[in-house]
Amino acid sequence: MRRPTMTDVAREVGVTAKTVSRVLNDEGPVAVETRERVMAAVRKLGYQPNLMARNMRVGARDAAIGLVIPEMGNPFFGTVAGGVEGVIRERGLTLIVGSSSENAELEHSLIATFLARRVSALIVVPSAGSDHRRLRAERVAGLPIVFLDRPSVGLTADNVVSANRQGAQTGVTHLIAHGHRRVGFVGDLPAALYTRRERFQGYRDALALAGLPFDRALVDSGHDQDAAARATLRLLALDDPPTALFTANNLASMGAVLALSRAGRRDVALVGFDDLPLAEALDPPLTVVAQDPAGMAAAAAELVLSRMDGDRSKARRSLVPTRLIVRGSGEVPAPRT
Amino acid sequence: MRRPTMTDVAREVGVTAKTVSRVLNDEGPVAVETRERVMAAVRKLGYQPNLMARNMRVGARDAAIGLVIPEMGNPFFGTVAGGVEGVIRERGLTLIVGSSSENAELEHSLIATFLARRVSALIVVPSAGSDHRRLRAERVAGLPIVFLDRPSVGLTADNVVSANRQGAQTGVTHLIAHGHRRVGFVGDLPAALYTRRERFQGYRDALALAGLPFDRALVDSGHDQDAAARATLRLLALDDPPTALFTANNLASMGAVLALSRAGRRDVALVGFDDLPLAEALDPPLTVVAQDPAGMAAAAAELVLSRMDGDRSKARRSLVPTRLIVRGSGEVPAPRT
DNA sequence: TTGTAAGCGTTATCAC
DNA sequence: GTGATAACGCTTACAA
Repeated sequence: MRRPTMTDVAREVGVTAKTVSRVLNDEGPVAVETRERVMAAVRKLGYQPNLMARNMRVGARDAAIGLVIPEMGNPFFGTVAGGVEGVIRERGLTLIVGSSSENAELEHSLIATFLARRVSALIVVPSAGSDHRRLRAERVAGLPIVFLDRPSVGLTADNVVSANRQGAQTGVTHLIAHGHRRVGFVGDLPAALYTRRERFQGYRDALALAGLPFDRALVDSGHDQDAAARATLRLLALDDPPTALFTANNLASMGAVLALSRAGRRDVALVGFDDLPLAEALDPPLTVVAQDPAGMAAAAAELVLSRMDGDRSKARRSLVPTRLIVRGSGEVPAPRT
Repeated sequence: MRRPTMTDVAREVGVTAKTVSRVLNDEGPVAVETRERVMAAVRKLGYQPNLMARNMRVGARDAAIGLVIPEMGNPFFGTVAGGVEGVIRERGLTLIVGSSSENAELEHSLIATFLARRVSALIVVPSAGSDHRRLRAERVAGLPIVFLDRPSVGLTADNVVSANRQGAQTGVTHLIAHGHRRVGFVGDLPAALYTRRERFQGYRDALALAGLPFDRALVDSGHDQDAAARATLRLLALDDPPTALFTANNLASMGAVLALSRAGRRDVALVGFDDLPLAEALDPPLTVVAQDPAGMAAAAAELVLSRMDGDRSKARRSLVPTRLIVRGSGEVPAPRT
């Protein structure tokens, strides 16, 4: 029992496939009566158009957008994926996703698969160490490519990133404003990661702006929650420990929160980059520099759509603002000396 | 500048397209020398096979799996998506996702789009109120369809769900074991949702097993975090309030944690269904009945693959076990009377 | 208002 | 070992 095709519908009605096509696509003139008979046959046969065939017309592209993110379980990237899908669906586009696990090779192979499918556009969150030189030909050929959260490497293309440096500066300045003169930095790894570097710069900017010295001993890192917790403990165990901490991403924040909570240290101020679901319920509630994943996704998707609509202007970098959310942990005052 | 096709490669080498196809698919006999010349031409022209065309052969299906989840930003479903992708990628399948926002109509339209693309299989987390009768024909035609987290409605098909009832019973029994005789239930909405109903049954099972009376006044609900927080406060404001709470999903847990933390109520025991990222860092750390989203995703994906491999046995229901994680909030003892 | 012919890029079938 | 031809289901261009 073959699935009915357009030709089957046409035969049923006694017209030709093209007429059925016209009815289904609301295109060109079709007699009212013909239209009705076609629709009836469509229902009777349970006909469903085959998108694969439709997408395969002369040089046409698949009505889908390929999205590569590091990890789907991470709410930040999950929200990004949802945001992209919400925007493109209005245009009848479908979302194809793959997760790279922060692995440049996997990222590359996902991109290759998406290109082989002839997706209409590509949105990529680059992994550390990936290189996008190979995408040059695609870009030249007019394929819209937008890099999200982290900029492209070796390729001039559209980028949508958070205002990492400014946001981090705001967060650290907030701590300094509460009297802290020794502010620790807990970052993620690898330290070469774009977001990590930018936020670290913001941290240094804030110190410089306040006339505070930079002390390399106050900088530590961990590549996951537990490692960040250990980094936090190392900082607190210094001879001249920090009285406040700035955590440069959500895993670092979670690690620091955990470490402080276990150690019963409520005297250490903490501002985290990127918001957490339960931030408000922590004790003290966590002050954060919140990113806007949905906003970033929307910006990237809109950019992609405008490129698909023929916008050939030169590559843009869109900086999505962050927002300081004051909740308590960042307002713990510095101890008197 | 057209993108090179198989025919272009063939012309370059002086063979026919079929030979190129044979080389690329390691199929049939090809002379070593021919193979090498083909590969050289592929590299020279930068040829990339067109998956759209490949997938469109006689009655063939798209090498992709359609996944419908309620919301991508929710780590539970994000993890599910990641888990599915990880398993199917090994088989060269691609993931196509859509989020239904718990809306039956949107769910239906996503499914229709996926069917139109002729996906190789469908994995669906049903929304409340959706009906899957229309998928009967697809199932009969042999399309693998697996329902995840919540069972199908109006259609006998494969299901993968958490051991909701047993898990909830375990959680509530745990509270009772710590001396609580009035245990409140904070659920999500709508109350007709499968998971909510099952967990509620588990709650009642635990009460019955312990010989405790069921008190409808101890049951409240909210459809999001804030509503759950308000529900929590309503329960605590009762004349004869609960001394322990069981929250039936992660939003309810977050709401309850928030409400208790704001009210400074550390004397109320709490066990939540579904784990939270920061559960350990809460004060007290949150005891939960953890689900296994990655395990569920893997089970669903494996089931789909086995169906694709021709397994025609009758529809299965797979119950994925939950796990009680003791952290502190569930062990707050009941006050003496 | 409708039909005809051709083609998208690949693979199946069968012949050489 | 390799080629010729047809086919997948649809749309475009042109003709009637």
